[in-house]
Amino acid sequence: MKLSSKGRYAVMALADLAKFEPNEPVSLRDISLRQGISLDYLEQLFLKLKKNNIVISVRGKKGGYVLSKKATDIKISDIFFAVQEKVQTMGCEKESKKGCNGKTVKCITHNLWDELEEYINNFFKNKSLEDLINQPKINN
Amino acid sequence: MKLSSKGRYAVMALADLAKFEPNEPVSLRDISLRQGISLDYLEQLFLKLKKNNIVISVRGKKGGYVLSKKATDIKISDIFFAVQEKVQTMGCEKESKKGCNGKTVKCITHNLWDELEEYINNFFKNKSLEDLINQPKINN
DNA sequence: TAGAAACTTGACTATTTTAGTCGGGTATAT
DNA sequence: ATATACCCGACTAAAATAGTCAAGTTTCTA
Repeated sequence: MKLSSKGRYAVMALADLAKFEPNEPVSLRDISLRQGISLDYLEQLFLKLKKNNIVISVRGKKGGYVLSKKATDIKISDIFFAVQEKVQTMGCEKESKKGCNGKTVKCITHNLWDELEEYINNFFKNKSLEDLINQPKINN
Repeated sequence: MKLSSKGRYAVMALADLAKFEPNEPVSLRDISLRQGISLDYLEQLFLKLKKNNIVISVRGKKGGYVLSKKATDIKISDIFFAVQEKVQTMGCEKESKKGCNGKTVKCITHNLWDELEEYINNFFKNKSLEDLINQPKINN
């Protein structure tokens, strides 16, 4: 059970952005340098973040990205959804009538994974970008 | 963020085992058939479960596996540990002095992932096999 | 108005992980 | 004896992931 870089990078990048954003657009180049994330990869991620209305792009020289709303209103779950980092605990279809493993009924552990999924999603829904940047003792 | 089959299968198989075990050893063949998991794959998993003292093997005809302790005393976390399904939220070393991304300090989101990891592990530590098989309305 | 900085977009590829297979064992009940 | 079941290591196919590359367009600034 591993969180992929996609989701991690997206949150890292936005936390960086949130920290520097107040005045003017932040370029991906700067984020890339500060966070050690490949520029090309960041571009992919921000395209998605933009489409999902989490950031707004400013083109041209002096351009970059700006948060589309207050850091308080951006939840980790929103970010994950945007870059398609989904929490997936089951092999079987969640709402399928057919059941798991080709059987006609739910597998023994179906409810467990269901519960886990909701548990984790809850964590993400209850954390905003603001929570990240307002931590005590962050030194990067 | 995906739970791999390894962990899922291990829990499914043990839940199956716990349900049928009381009297005599349960063969992997039976579990394989009932749960729709490849026999060869199950063998790999049970080797690990055995080494981690979660099941006891009985060789020969009429052999199979038996739980090594009460279902109440087997937590999901034990099972995951045994098959090496670990919860990994970070790229960076957890206890490393060097910090993340080759930087000398912790990455912005380090604490978040740390917290998440503990949150998820808590879930697993608080669920036993017994909890699974004693659910209402399990029909497989 | 030229050029540089920065976003836009799609396609491509190497690496890693995962899931599963295969083959040849050994033990034991009947 | 022989069938059933555990034991164990090596191998492989497929999928996912992470990252690269190339060729744009837009806009600021000198």
